[in-house]
Amino acid sequence: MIEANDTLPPLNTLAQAAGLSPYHFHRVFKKAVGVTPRQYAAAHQTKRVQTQLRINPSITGAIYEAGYNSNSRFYERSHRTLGMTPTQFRRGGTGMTIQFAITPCPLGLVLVAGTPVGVCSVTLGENAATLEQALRKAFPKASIEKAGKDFKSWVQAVVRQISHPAERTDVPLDIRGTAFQQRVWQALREIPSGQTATYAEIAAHIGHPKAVRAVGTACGANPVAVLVPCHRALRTDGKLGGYRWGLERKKQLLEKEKEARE
DNA sequence: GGTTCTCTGCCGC
DNA sequence: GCGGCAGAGAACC
Repeated sequence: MIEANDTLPPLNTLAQAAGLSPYHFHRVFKKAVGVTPRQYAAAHQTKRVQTQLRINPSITGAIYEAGYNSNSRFYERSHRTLGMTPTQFRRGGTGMTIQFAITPCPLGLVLVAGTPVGVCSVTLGENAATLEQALRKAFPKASIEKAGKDFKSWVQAVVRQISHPAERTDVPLDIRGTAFQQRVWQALREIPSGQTATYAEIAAHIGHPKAVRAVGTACGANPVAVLVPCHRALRTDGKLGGYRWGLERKKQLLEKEKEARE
């Protein structure tokens, strides 16, 4: 119903169709889908406006076609939904600006990169040039520049998260992935610091108990190390499993989180 | 800037 | 498993 309608049908209507109270329906929906009905509708509308922008010669037309009832409403939040203006989007992300900074942390060097929307990449390594190169490869169309002063707070938050894993930092994220990946990443973020979950548990939690391997792959595709705590995912036999940034780092992160819990 | 709708913690059946 | 209230917060007009 959400997908078939241009605008989000009221919670009441959806609940009625499902034969549940709005309260309960909302909870069941969130548990099953991973996001609230409103968030789901918003994501769907974003997708629709993206396709429209690709096929519709008129930007205004695309916006209305996608179900926005005023284009000022759309422009108000285009930064948050598209990460750029619609014209930039049409050029295929050219003109998208990514800032980055590289700084030492307890795990070696950390690279933090972000768009105006939020942090889009956190990677770990030993060599600054290698890290920067990998970033450029991951975002080939974006213009990538060294971070200015206003970016500092995000970098500090990431470093802080690494050195004080028990504290929750609230850095905005700008991570793109398939719906499945998003759900896995969301599930990872729900694991509290100091605790772990197995790949099988995560798979069950998101409602795909058989997709254990796919969950592992989605963890490996996590673009923001530490912020999405993919290091808290373990194998069912208790072994560490893999880690894109080296098992040693995974071990260190987990140990530090365990200590911080006491 | 008020009104209406969402969302979630808490509780009861 | 399900419903409901309260109250904060977000979206809407």
